[in-house]
Amino acid sequence: MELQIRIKMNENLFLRDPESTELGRKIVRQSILLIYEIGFEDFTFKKLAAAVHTTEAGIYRYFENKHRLLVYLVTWYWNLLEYQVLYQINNITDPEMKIRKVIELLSKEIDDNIGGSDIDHKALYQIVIAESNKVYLTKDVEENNKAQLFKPYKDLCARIANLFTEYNPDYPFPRSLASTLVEMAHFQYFFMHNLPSLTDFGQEKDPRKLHEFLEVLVLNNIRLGK
Amino acid sequence: MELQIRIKMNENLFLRDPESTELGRKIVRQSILLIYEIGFEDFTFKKLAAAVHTTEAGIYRYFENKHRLLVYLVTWYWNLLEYQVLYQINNITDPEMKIRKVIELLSKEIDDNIGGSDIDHKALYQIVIAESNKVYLTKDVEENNKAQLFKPYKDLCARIANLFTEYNPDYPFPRSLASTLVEMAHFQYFFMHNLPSLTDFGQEKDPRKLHEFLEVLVLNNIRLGK
DNA sequence: TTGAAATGATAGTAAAGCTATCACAAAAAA
DNA sequence: TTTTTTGTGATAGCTTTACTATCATTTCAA
Repeated sequence: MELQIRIKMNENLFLRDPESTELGRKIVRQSILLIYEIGFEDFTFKKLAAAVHTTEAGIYRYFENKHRLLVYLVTWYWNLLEYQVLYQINNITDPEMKIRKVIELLSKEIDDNIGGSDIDHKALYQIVIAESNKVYLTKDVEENNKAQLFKPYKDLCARIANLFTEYNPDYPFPRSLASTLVEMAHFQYFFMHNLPSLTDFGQEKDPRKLHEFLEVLVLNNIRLGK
Repeated sequence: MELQIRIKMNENLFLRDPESTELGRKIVRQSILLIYEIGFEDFTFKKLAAAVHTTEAGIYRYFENKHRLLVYLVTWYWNLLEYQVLYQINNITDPEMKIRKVIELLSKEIDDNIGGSDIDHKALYQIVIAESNKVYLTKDVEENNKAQLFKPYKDLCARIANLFTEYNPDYPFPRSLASTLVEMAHFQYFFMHNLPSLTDFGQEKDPRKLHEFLEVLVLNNIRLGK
C-alpha cells in the first residue's frame, strides 16, 4: 500500500491550483529543480517556462509572481514536515524522545516516498535552507501574514513549542525556543557548508555534530527550573 | 572631545570609496533611509539617485549593484558593533558580565554619537534585522566569502565565541552558539514585531523579555559541564 | 595653473516583470 | 451529441530594472 497525502494549500498562494493540472504539477516540480540549481535571485518565470516547455504567460496563470511561488514551495514543505512530526511522534510517549525525533526530522530532507507527487525532496530541503527566510523578510509581511500565508510555519512552531511545554511546563520561552530551533537547524546547516567558521563542525561537516548541537541547545535549556 | 572612528572597509565592497567624497557619503546615508523605508526588494538605484539628487550612473560609480551596497551597509554595522563590543567589554573582568554586555549591544541600535558620519543608526539596525541575511543567502556565497566580504561578521562571531570559551572552556559549541545568538537577537526581534506567535513576548513586545530569553538561552547552555 | 579626478547630463540596450488577446483543443455539462 | 466551459499555446507589447557608454564641465590637488 502506498499512501498519498493530500495537502490542502492556502488558496491565496496561487491563482490556479497547480495540483489540479498536469501543467501545474510540472511547474511546481521544475521550479524546485530550477531554484535549487540557479538560486532564487536568478530564477525567472521565463527560464521556468522554458524548462516546463510552456510560455511565460502559462506560468503567470498559476502564480502571481515568483515570490508567491517560493512561498508556495516553502509552505508545502512546512505542511509536510508538520505531518511528518505528527506521524512520527504519535507512538512515542517520552517527551524527551519526541523532541529528539523532531530535531532529527528538521535535520534532513523529507522521506522521499511520502508526499505524493514526484517532488525532489533533497532539492526542496536545500531551497528551504537557503531561501525560506526570504518568504517573510519583506515589507509586506504583515499583509501576507493576514492572508495566512505563514500559517503552516507557525503551526509547526506551535506544535514544537507544545512539546517543550509538555517536557517542562515551567520553561518560560517555549515558542521562542521553537522558532530558534527551526531556524537554527537550517542556518547552522547552511553555515557548516558555506561559512564554516561560524560553526563548530565546519571541518568535518558532520551532520551528527550539528544534530548534537541542536539537542544540547534545546534540551539543556528546557531543563531550566526542572 | 568627540571621537571619530574610522572604519576601514574591504575594497571589494565598492568601486569608489564612498567615504572619500561628499556624494559617496550622501549615497550611503540616503540608501539607509530609503532601504529602511521601502525595503530592499523595492529599492533601486534609480530611486536612490533621485533621493541623492544625482543620476543612476552616479551611483554605479560607487557600487557595482544594490546587493553590494547592502553588503557594504551591513558590513559597516558589523564592524561598528565589534568595535562597540571591544570597547564596552574592555573594563569588565567577569566573563558572565561580558556576555551580558554583548547581548545588550546586540539587542538595540548602535549608540548614535559614535561612528562618525551622520548615519541613521535606528534605520540601519532595522535594515540589519530585516535584510542582513540576504547578504549571504545567495548562490555566490562562496565567491563573496573568498573576497572577504563576510569577514567582519565572522570576526564578531569569533569574538563572541571566545567569550563563551573564556566563561567555560569545556563548552563544545562556542562558535555555533555565537552565530545562534547573533542571528536570534535579530530574528526574535523581527518575529516579536511581525510574527508575534513565534515568540513568547509577542503581546507585550517588551524588549526586556527578548533580552531575558537570549540571556537564558546562552548562559544556561554554556554552563553545560561546568 | 595645469592635469587628473569627480560629476552631470544624456542616451541606449538587454533582460525582467507583467498584461492582453485570440485561436484552438480538450473536458464537462447540457 | 452538441454546446459550453476551461485550459493551453502563441504572439505581442509595455513598463521597469539593471547596467554601460560617452562627453562636456566642474572641482580638486600637485
